[in-house]
Amino acid sequence: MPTSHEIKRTYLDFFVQRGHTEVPSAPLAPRDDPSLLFNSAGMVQFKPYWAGTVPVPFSPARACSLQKCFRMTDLENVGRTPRHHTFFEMLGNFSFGDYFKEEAIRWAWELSVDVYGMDPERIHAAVFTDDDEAHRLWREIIGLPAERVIRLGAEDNFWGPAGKTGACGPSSELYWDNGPKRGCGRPDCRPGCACERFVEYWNLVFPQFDMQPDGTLAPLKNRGIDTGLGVDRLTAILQGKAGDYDTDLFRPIIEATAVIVGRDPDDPAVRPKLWAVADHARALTVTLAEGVIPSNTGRGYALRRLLRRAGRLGFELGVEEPFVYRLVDPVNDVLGLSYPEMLPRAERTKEAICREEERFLGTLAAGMEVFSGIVGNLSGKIISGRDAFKLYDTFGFPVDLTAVMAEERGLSVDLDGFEGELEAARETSRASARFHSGDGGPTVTGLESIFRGYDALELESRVVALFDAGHEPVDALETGAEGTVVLDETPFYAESGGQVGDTGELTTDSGAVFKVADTRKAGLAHLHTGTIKTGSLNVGETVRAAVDESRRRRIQAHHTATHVLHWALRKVLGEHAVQAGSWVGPDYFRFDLNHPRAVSENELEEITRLVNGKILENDPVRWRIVTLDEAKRLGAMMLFGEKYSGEVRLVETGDFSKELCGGTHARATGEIGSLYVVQEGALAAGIRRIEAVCGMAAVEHMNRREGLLNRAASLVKVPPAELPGRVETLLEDRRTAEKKIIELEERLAAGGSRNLANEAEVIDGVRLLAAELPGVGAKALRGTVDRLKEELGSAVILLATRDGDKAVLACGVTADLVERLHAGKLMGELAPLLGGQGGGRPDFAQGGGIFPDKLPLVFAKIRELVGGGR
RNA sequence: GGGGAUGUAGCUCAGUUGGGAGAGCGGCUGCCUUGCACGCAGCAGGUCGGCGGUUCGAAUCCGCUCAUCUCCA
Repeated sequence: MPTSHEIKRTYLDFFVQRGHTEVPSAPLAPRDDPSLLFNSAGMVQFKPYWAGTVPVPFSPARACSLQKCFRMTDLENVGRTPRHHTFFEMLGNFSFGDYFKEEAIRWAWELSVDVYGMDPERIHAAVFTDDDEAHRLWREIIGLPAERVIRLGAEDNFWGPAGKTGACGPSSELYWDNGPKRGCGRPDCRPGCACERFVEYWNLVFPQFDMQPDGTLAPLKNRGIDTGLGVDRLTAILQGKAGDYDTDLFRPIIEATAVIVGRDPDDPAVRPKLWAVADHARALTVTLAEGVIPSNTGRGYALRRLLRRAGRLGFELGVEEPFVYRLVDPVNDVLGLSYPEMLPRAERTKEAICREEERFLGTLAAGMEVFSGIVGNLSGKIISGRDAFKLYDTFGFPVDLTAVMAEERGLSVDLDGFEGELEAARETSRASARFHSGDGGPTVTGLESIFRGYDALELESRVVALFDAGHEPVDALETGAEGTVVLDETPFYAESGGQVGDTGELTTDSGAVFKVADTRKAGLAHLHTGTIKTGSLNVGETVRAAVDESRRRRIQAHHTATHVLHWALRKVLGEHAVQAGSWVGPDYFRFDLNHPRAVSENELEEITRLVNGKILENDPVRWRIVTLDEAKRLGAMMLFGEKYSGEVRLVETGDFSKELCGGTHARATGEIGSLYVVQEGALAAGIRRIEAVCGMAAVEHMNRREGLLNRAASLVKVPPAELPGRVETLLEDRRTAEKKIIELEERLAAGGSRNLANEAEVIDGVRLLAAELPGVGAKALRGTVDRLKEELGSAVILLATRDGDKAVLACGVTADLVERLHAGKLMGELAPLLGGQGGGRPDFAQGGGIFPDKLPLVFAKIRELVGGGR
């Protein structure tokens, strides 16, 4: 019985022997394509070769690959069926304007029957309804009987473009017949039926059309072949297993999980959960090895959901501690042979998973308390969809768990209501996303600009295309118009790899001036967007293209600084502190890095010292084009998520930094001038963001800082060096002074020359003390009321004071009188006389107003109220 | 990018149309003397995340902002 690894190898070797270049798997999380969350199909990395926007680097123009794939769309079904996965592998062979249907079909058959030894009687083929050519090939060249070549509609056998536009075409699928026993038994059961009998294992797509924005089909520049063979399914077939989870791709992971949770791996009651956990463990191990970290947005969020699902399943199986991280080793045992780059990351992956699991257990614990609160307030037997959603949305508590826990208490959950709430939330989220999505710029096909900006900042070039403000192609742009210019050669750097696009000017001999506000890339073309200031610009015209040089130099200095900073970060914080993204502009740059905690002040100082040391050394910055293998050999910084093959640009800074980078750089580190870190903070769990300034921007920044420091120091009359100590003592002084003031006020309030207790009068048997205490603060007033209550034993006390042009009242009633006289209610009558409001508790209240001169009225009123209070 | 939650003493948290900043644990001092968290009395410790607004008065209401958690895109 062949192992899954042998099956993969056999496939690749078969096509390499037939002239294909074996291309390594593209990363699951493409670094330079944030629009694509994860690589979800085998052909993604080859897309540009069919469209012809990029020259095909293979000769002959064919390739084969084993591709890591990941998608969340089937998440709900994972574990419930024998063949749904989030992470899976696709084998594929591809042709770009080279061979076409006949070879693809012949080789697919040959590999299946002659090499893998599959029973030819059990293989069926499906073709697109209108694809007579493919039908004929199966019948005549392969010799399949008519009943085993069926025609299916566009839904099954026409592959649309990946987005709205691009390569598409009919396909032909190979099905394996598991035999009638596994089928639905219906007489019309055949390939394409939803039952288990016929399994589609290989899809041969024939891209031959190029879908236009208006929906019409144009001929594709490089029509060709794009096949995808599901490794998991094929392995199940060749190993004679009922489903993917019984193969050697999953079995060891499932068994390891079963041991951890102490269950029988084949118990039908727990099997779906074990399957799902195994699937999630695979996906997590692979994506984390690429450097993706669970977080609350984007890709990281997908991982978090996956991990929480796995954690929840484990919880339901009785494991109340982190366990998923213990599956990393079994996963690596299975997949490490195919993706050896994962192995050195194993320990880090385990740590990250474990941390995230602990975090999740924390939210589970918090969620359970909220759950108890909800159950406690429940009047009926049903937990509302609203409550369940709140638990989920706000506290991250999985609905499934809510349902399980509700059931244990004889309750149920309104799941339809929950779905409704969720859908409503989705809709508002989507609506705001639509509102904010920027325009993508004009669609450009077949245009290419040669970038000369590594060496030149100014050159003569030709206008090859123009677009107006609405992104429609035009022949000319007139004065005042906004638009986009494409040149055949350009010194303008287009935004990429975090470095912002260049600005500058395009001028013609006829006197036209086009101000370039930004430069972006579309395929291989550089798009210069901006405005015509004077004159007009025509397609075909020669222009002088000049980049804003000083701005570009500032950008370059900042970009080189990111490389030096990267080196210093790893030196001070450790090897794990690798780049997780960056933004480089003329005035500052941002650098995101993987690091589990805040970078301390001492570490930052050390890092800054190292970077500035390298700047002083004025090390040269060199770059050259090398093959990826050579870059590896030279020990270049390989960031996961970068492409794994072909030619790359290697930027060397001094003898300490080697990075793959397409950006522009200073000629030597001295041009950075100096570097200061402006800010350090958290971006997501495990990711920190550093903002720093260089060169003149750094000088300006330091000048501003220096100015602030000097001003602050001169205000408190000490040299800047003594400022912190001075501020500390000032704060301390202020605190003691405040305390002293209150103390003094209370002493003042207590009487000074007056004996307040003696001023009490008796009205209708109630002792009343009503007095104004000039110069006493509101706080001291309260304390005095309290002391007088003790002193007088039984009394109503009303004290007043003036605070600027406002009056403050405090009223206390001793406990024995609160039944008759409510302090809060008294205050409610008194304060309005001062043009204010007041209130409080029965035994104490305060209030105030803006007419202090009316205080006599208040004192009159209190006497009246106390008198009438019986 | 949008929504929700949380932020109060060293720690865990309470604080009910806006009206005196609290508890438990921990710390310090004194007493008691020690059976598994010894007991008792007392004390210190707070810009109630930050800024602004409303109000006679804001931990509390409103706006903005920061940090953490969480859901969605």
